[in-house]
Amino acid sequence: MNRKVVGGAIRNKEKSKQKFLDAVGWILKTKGFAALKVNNIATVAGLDKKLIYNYFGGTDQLIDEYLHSQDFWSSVPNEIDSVDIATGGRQTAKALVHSQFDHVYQNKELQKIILWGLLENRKSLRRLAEKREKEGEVLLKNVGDPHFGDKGPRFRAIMALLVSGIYYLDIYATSHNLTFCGLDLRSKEGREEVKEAMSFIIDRAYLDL
Amino acid sequence: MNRKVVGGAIRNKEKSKQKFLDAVGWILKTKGFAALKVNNIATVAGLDKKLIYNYFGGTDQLIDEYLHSQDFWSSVPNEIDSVDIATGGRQTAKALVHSQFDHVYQNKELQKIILWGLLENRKSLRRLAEKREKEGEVLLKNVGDPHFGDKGPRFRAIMALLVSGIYYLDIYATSHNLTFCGLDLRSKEGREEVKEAMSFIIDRAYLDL
DNA sequence: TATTTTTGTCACTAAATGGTGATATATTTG
DNA sequence: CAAATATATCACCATTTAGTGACAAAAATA
Repeated sequence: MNRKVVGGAIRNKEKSKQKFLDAVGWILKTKGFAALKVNNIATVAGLDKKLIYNYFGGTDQLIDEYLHSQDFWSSVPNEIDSVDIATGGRQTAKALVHSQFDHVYQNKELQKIILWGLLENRKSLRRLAEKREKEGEVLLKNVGDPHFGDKGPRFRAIMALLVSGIYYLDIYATSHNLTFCGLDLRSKEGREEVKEAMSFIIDRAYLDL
Repeated sequence: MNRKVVGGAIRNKEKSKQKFLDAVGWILKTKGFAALKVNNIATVAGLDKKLIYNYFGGTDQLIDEYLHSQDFWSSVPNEIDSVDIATGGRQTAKALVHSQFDHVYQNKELQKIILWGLLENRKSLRRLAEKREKEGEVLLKNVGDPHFGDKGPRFRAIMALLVSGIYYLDIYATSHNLTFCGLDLRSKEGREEVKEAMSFIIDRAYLDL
């Protein structure tokens, strides 16, 4: 007969596993992925590194489980105006890029993940990229494609430039205290200017494409 | 009396220094900056690591000297159409982003530098960012500002989105064999679509801003 | 409570890495 | 050619890092 799971106050496997997962998140957010070493993770978790091998198999598997447990791309506004969609989805597209611009700027952990994905060939990171791509596909299919017809790819290219620009600019703003194209991306004015630019581009796409 | 510099075929300080600098560039391009370790650099250079300390003071100074010795942002087209500038610089702006889009895609070393700048707070990397910003400022002042007047900042925000989008998309295309917004950024068609999108955006900026 | 099993710690090995003093060799100079 | 010195190598130490076997302590079970 199988033994009951240990649920003591001092020794508790599930809580310990969670401590390791939390440690990964904390290190990622504060020190970056280069600091994700066994000894480091164990110290932050306040537990012995041996447990990482016992419970996960090693740091790689622990990190994979961490990445799998988070939903990094869930910032998509969930209330979508069906009237707007029916008329092409222009406002939805604008709301989307605006909220992404703010969300990525706030979420330092997401920034690290985005950079990490460009640097390392980890299967779980690739899965994250595929997931983002898949969720984006749903939106593009519903928002852009019906309205743009054969100009669909052109609209996609415009959105690709905006989204990728958002990623880079937000990470740049966080890591450098320096302007980009003369804009202070940490200031209210600078960020507002970028938002207006995104709105302008989307408006023109809907009007002139 | 000062001794003449050693210029032998087998032992030659200047050539050795250059070997170390070349090794840094090669490692950066092929393995990324995480592989820039003393032992590694020395092995690639085919010399003893002690010389790195003797000649540069350490890996950090060697890397700084390497970054200082390169002109990463010199891809700006040097033949500028003065007639176009006089009429606002629309074609110049387009040519600029098009050539940047190709240049960053080809130059893997530059890609690593761009990423590195977002990850590490190294003084010499900051200097590179400042240099890029300064060179960009010259262009924006001559190409955009005279034409856009009080809408100058808006045009700068649009260019910021395009340039940062170029960086991210090119690096993404290099590191992932995966679409972005459904576009294959490694294919001729996908890249052409992005260029057309950039042209469209710049055209609309000049016509409607 | 005594036994068994799970949970956790500790001390250790091995490999990788950064750094340096002693020494050997090539090159220049007299 | 011999002495002097710049150039380069080597052996070595200290630190960091990943990984593991032996053992201790807590919790469940009978």
